[in-house]
Parts: sequence; C-alpha cells; structure tokens
Amino acid sequence: MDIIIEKTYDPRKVEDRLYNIWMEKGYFHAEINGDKEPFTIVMPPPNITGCLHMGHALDNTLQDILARMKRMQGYSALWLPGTDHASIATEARIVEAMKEDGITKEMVGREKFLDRAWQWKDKYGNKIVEQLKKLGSSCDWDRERFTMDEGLSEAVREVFLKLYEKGLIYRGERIINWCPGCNTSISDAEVEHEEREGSFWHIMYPVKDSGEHIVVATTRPETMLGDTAVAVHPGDERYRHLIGEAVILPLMNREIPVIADEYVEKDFGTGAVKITPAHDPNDFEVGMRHNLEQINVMDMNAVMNENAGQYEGMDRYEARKQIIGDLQDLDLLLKIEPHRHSVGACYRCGKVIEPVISKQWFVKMQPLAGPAVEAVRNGTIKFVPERFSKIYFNWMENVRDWCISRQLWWGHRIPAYYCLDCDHMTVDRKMPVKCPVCSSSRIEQDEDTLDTWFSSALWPFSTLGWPEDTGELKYFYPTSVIVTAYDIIFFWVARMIFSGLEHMGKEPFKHVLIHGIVRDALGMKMSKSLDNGIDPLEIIERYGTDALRYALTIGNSPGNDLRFSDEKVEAGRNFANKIWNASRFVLMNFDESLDFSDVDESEFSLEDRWILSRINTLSKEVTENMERFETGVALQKLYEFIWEEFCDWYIELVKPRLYDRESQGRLEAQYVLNYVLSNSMKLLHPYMPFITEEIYLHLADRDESIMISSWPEYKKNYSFPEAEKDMEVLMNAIRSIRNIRAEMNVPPSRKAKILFVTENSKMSGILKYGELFFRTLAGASGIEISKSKAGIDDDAVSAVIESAEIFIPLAELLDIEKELERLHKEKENLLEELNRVNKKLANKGFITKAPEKVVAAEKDKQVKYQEMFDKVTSRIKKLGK
RNA sequence: GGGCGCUUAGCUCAGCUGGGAGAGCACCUGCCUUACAAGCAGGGGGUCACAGGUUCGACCCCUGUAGCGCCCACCA
Repeated sequence: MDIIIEKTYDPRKVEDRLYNIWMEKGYFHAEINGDKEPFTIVMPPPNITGCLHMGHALDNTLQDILARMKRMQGYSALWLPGTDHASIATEARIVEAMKEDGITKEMVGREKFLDRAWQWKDKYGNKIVEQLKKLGSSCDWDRERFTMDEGLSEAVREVFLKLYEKGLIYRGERIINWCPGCNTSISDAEVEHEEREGSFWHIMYPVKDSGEHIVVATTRPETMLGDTAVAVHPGDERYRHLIGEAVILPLMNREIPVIADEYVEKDFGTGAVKITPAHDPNDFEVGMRHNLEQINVMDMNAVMNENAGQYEGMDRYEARKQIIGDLQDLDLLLKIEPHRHSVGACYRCGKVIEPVISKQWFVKMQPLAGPAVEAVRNGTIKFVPERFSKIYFNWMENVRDWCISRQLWWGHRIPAYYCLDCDHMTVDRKMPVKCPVCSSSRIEQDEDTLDTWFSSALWPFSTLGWPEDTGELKYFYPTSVIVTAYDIIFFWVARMIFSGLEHMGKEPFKHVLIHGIVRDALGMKMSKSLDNGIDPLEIIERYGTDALRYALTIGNSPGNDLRFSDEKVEAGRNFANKIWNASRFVLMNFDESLDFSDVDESEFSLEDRWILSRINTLSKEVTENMERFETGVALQKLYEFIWEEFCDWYIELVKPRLYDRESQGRLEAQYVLNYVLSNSMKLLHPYMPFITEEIYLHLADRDESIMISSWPEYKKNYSFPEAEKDMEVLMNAIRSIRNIRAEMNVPPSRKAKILFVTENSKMSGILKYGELFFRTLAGASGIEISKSKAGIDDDAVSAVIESAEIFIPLAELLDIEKELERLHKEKENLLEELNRVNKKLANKGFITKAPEKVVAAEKDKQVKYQEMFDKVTSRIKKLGK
C-alpha cells in the first residue's frame, strides 16, 4: 500500500487521477429520481473570455461544498455548469485581437465577425471549464450549457416575444448611457459612479435686449453647445423677472428661453441651470416638460458633431478646453470653482459614459419589480446573510426601465424585423417571410443584440430546457440555492428573480448565498490593473487543491470579504499532511485479516466511547452549520476535532493497545480508528475532496467512493456523555502533569511516580483506569491513589484538579521557593474564580431570575473552586514553614 | 444626501438564538518520542474602538460618538 510509504502528502499524485475516476464513474451526473429529493445549484456562468481567478475559486468551492454534502445526504444533487457569452467583454477582446492584425469589425462584416467570435469561443470557452475541474468541481458536465446554445437562444427569443406582447418590452427614444469606449449603449447598472475632482464653471449668458447676464454653473461646459434653455426655480426672486425672456447662448449665438422648473435648487450653484436635453438625464426630463428641442452635439465616439458649430470634429474634452478658452476671451467666464462630483464610467472599459438620446429597446420594470420584491419580503427567497435583502429592495424599488439593446454583434440578436418597404415592425420567434402589412419580402432584422444579462437572467430555467416543458424543469426547478458575490446582486440575482417569477411563475431559487470578494494579503481588491491577482492554478500547483479550498473557506463568514494569503494555504496544506499521516498510522496498524464483525461494542473502552461520542456530536453540529451555510465554522470544527481530539489525543491514547498484539481491545481500537477516520473524512470531504477520497479508499469500511458514501448522521447508540466527562477529567490530569514537568524543566527521560489523593471513589476509578495514559503521555513511572495525604513528602510538586490532588515527587529537582511561587499563582487564579462565582451567587437577582440550570452550574463551580482553593492553601501552609 | 459593514491577542480573522474571551500565523521554552519537524509538549499575550442604556448578567441587544471601508443617489 503506497499510502504507507510516503511520509508527505503529494496532491499532484492524487488529484487528477481521482477527478478522472469520478468523471468516468459519472458521480457528478444527476438524474431525475422520484425516490430522491432534488437539490439544485446552477453555476454562475463564467465568461468565455475568462481565466479562473480567486473569485471563481471561492464561488465554486462554496457551491461544490454544498453539492457534495447534499449528494452524500442522499439528494439527487445537480450542480449545473456553463459559460456566458459575455457579449460586451468578448466582443471587445476580439476587436482588440483584430486590431493587432490591422483589421476592424466593419472591414470583415457581421457574418465573418461572428465566425471569428465562435472560433474564439471554441478556443477559449473551454479553458475555464478545464480550470474549474482542477478545483475539484463536482458539476454535471453532461448538462453543461452556454448562453448562446440553440436552446437558450430560443428561450431568449421566447421571453422577448412574451414580454413584448405583454407590453413589457418597448422600443423608444430615451436618454441612455452611451459608452464611447465600447461603442454601445449600456444599462444603468453597468455605470459605475465615482467621485472625482472636477470644476464648476460659472458662465455668463447675456439676456437678450438687456445689459444683464444670467450666470449658470456647469461641470460640463462642452454640452452648452446643445443648450436649449436656462432654467430657474419658479419661486426664486432673483430671476423671476427673467422667466419667459430669452438669453443668447454664447459661442452659438442662439436664442434660448429662460424657463421655470421645480427641478432647480435655488441654493445650489447660481440657482440657474443650463438645460441640455440631449446630454443629461435630468435636462431630458425638464425638456420633455417644457417641450424643448433636443440638440445632440456629439457623435457616438463622443466627438463633437455638425451641431457643434466650429467645434465639430473635436473630442469632447478637447472641445471643453477650447470652449473655456473662447469664453474667457469673450469675458463670459465668471469664475471656476473646484468641485467634487460624481462621474459615471463604463464598468467594462472605464471610459466616462455619455448620456445621449437614442432609440433603444427597454424592459418596463415596474410591473416586474413588484412581485420580485414581494418574493423576498415574504421569505419565498432568502438572502444569506439577510442584510443583503435590504440592498436588493433598495435597488428593486427604485429601478428604472432596463435598456436591453446593445450596439454589438456578439450576442442574441433582437428578434424584431423591419419591412424595408412600409417600415412595419414585426417581433417574432423567427424572421417573417413576408411583411404582414404590405406583403413585401424585403425584411431586415434589427441590427442590435441583447444585453448579456438578458440571457443570464433566464439561466435557472433556460438551462433546464425551458421553454420546452421538460422533466428536468419539473424536478430541478426551483433551484435550491444560488451562490454569488455581492457585486452582482443587481446585474444578475435581481434579474433572475423577476424573470423566474414572470416566466416560470415560481422563484428561481430558495436561497441566495452571498459571499464577499477575495482580496490580496494587504486587503486590496485583486485586479488586473494593480496586477495583484493571485492565480488559483498556481496555488494548486504549489499546495494542492484541497489546501486552496481550505484557505478559501476557513474562518470566513458569509458575506464578508476575505484576505488571501500564503499562510492560510500553508495551514491548509499542513492540515492535509496531518490527515495523511494520521491515516498512515491507522493503516500501519491495521491488518486486512481482521474482521470487524468480531468487534464487541460492549468492549469499547473509555477512550473509544469518548471519541465515538465526540464525532457523533461533531457530525450533528457540522451538518447544522452547513445547512445554515456556515461553512467557515463547520470547517473550523472539523479541523479542531481531527487535529486535536483525534490525532493528539485518541491516537496517542490507543498506541499501547495497538503495539501490543496480544492486548485486549486491540481489535476494538482498530475498529474505532477506522470508524472515526472514515467518518471524519466523510464530513471533511465537501471541503477537501481529494485527500479525503484518497484516504477513504484505503480504509476498511469503505464504499466504492466517498462521493457516493452516506453522510454521517447522529447515532444515539454512539452517544456517551458520561465518557466525554470522564475522559475530560483524565485529559485535564495529564495536562496538569505535563504543565508541571515542562515548567520545572523535567527531562522526558526522568520518569516519576505520581500520587493522586482523592476521596471520591469514582474519581479514583477513572484515575486507576488512566494509569497507562499517565505512563505513556505524562512521564509517569507509575501511579498511586490514596485517600489521604499522609506520608506525602514535602519535596513533591503538586497540582489540584477537580476532586483530586496530584503529587509528583521530584526531590532533587525541587526548588521550594519556586514551587511556592507557582502555588501562590495558582491560589490567586482560583481566588479570582471563586470571588467571581461567589459574587454571582450572592446576587439575589441572579438566583431568582437566571435559569435554574445556569444557577446550578454556578453552585457546582463554587463547591469545586472552594475545594481546590482549600487544597492549594493547605499545601502552601505545609511547605511554607 | 441615504443605506450597509467593520473596529476582538503583534498580524489575519472566527465567536450560533446574551451565562466564565477563541483559532491560524508570529513569539518564548523544551523535545529528531518507531503517523507526522508541513511535527510534539508547554507557555506568554486581549479595559472585545469609545460613551451611555436595557438586563440578575453584554463581545453579543438598544442609542449615540469616532475611525476605516463599501453600496446606492438625476443638486447642474
């Protein structure tokens, strides 16, 4: 058995091999099974442009943890993977690549461009899938989907048509966010607002036929070329006389009216606002109210157009500079104030977005938002942690119509068709052969594609076959939980919720598990521009997948960001190695010839019952934590159990029984070792799938794979609370003795007889049973238990534990002064405890109002501490002449 | 302008529905003990940001303050 030979766990020899076996055996595949409850997770589809980063690693680790546990619990657990075409990001990458060859989109044309895009998808789309496999992801790869698969595209068309017919999708001229970098419209959610240092330019607009000027303040002087009014507050005395008058727009020498509108804040700026309906969302609204002309002064690259007069052809910022200069020359620039204000930028390319009026497609949000809010409010869908529902409400309740058309080629083309002869528009699943109005066959499809998120919004049901009425949908939908970072609640989670409710009539998932983002060791967000990203694959190469998964899970609570550091991964690797060696120990002391059916459970020793009881409790707690999505706490508990209780204690306790081949209870020890290790591996498997499987497969009591083994459940017959208490007593005694020996610098070779003094017969029974442990673990040459202190030498070191005193005769090593000092310190500690308890019990309020159990526990402590205190005191008296 | 989160050991973070403060790393001491030095045993270290309040009892609940961070927002 190779496992026994290698002293160090080498993940590279294990991981790929096991993953391939799991794949071959089809363990990841989930079937519709009426005898099982379904458990479903759909993976947030990574972009086909992407490389696996730490965010993916975290997200998918969490999903895998849940999927693996549920699978072992007997659910038909489906984790459905896939990828997203990511229209805007992918198209940008392809365009970039083409640029290097000196070609543009337009040069090759739409069809050829799409060929390239599909090639790109074939080339890179699979990369991330392979990387996800390195993570150990137990996805059902047979059901892998891509947002532009035929079926999913059909779902997109179906939804579009449905919403259109319902009046929830419309086309119209509105002011939208234009990204001059990506050359497309984007939705409100895709605009990132950032506070920036800017300026507030105060510009004088001359009032017509009067020597007066009206001063407007603006952060964007270049838009003045498109001004069609100046607005003031109706109640503003300063400007009342000007309402209805005309002002001359400088530089353009155009007459524009002064209007009154409530929108204007009297106390902000100068109280007079230039109105540019074509380049500002607020001004657009004002313009609508006052029937103002909309003058677009820029083209789609944010370059000034023919409406910009002499500034035509200049970039918007170049024009700004020029305009400021020209105004200065005309003496119309009153002043420039520094001014912090928020600027909208494209979340993809970072370019400052330009609000422009454009004909686009929109989803009407009000009717969809209502039920989506209600589903979370009434608990049908639960956010974990709960606080994120607030963020969701805030967004959903204030959401504006969703601009869904994009001026891109890569994506789902909008299923709207225009007759070139009569302009009639048809929205349908496929292109009409003839125009239903004029019968012309000259028909063209809308040039635009849909927002990427329009298709991913359908992911929980489109991937299960919708709009077909599939068995998968019936069985696996609604899904159980969606796992994602808080930064895409708006983009994705919110849209899945209203889409699921609208098209399926049911919520898309029961729980939304939100996690934070992964930061670097310094707490900085990992980003390409900072180049501080850590490559998960490199970590896997160096430390193994299990160690990475450990680092991403341990001590993290839902919703919180986590800092990633090598130290954490090292801790994970060390843990894996610890497990490895514990397993080596178990296997080295196991013969295949043994038959566990000969095990006599009534022969279980104290330590056997203790560890069995402990893992029994542990499995209950871990299960509960995991079902509450507290994966970090659960893993912490597993770590402590395995390392401390199992390795440091149980294994050490049973060594004598194993080394003596004739010893009684040897078989039972081997059984318990196997049992506890096996169950520990099962509980740990969701977190560290590889090492747990590798070990599990070597154990005596095994299934074909840990993946299809059953999740440890709480067993009444393995609950031994009494053994837990008694063992605790023994462990405390051993700790006390070790402590003394260490403090007195007693060399390990120096064995000493240990004397226990106790009047408690149960205690003496336990201590007697523990003799062997005191010999092997506490440097005892032997023990003696007596009821009285008579005959105990003064040159012994002592310690008190509950209901017993411990004496270690160490004659020549003993320094009385030092010993007294130690005892005094001990006495002080006990006094402190005693005082606290006494004070508590003297409090009438506590006695009458605290729960009985708590009061009783305190009373017990009082007796215990008093007794221990007395013993230490008397010992001090005895030694201290 | 709203909203949210964080502040706990030197560092990074846990701490479940209030009932004697925890882990990893770092540090100190002693150990190559036949599973493991990626280890074993022992140890030091915290006024749980601050100020009030509720309670018999507060790291935990309430109010306020400060510092840090994040999200949302149409005051140009």
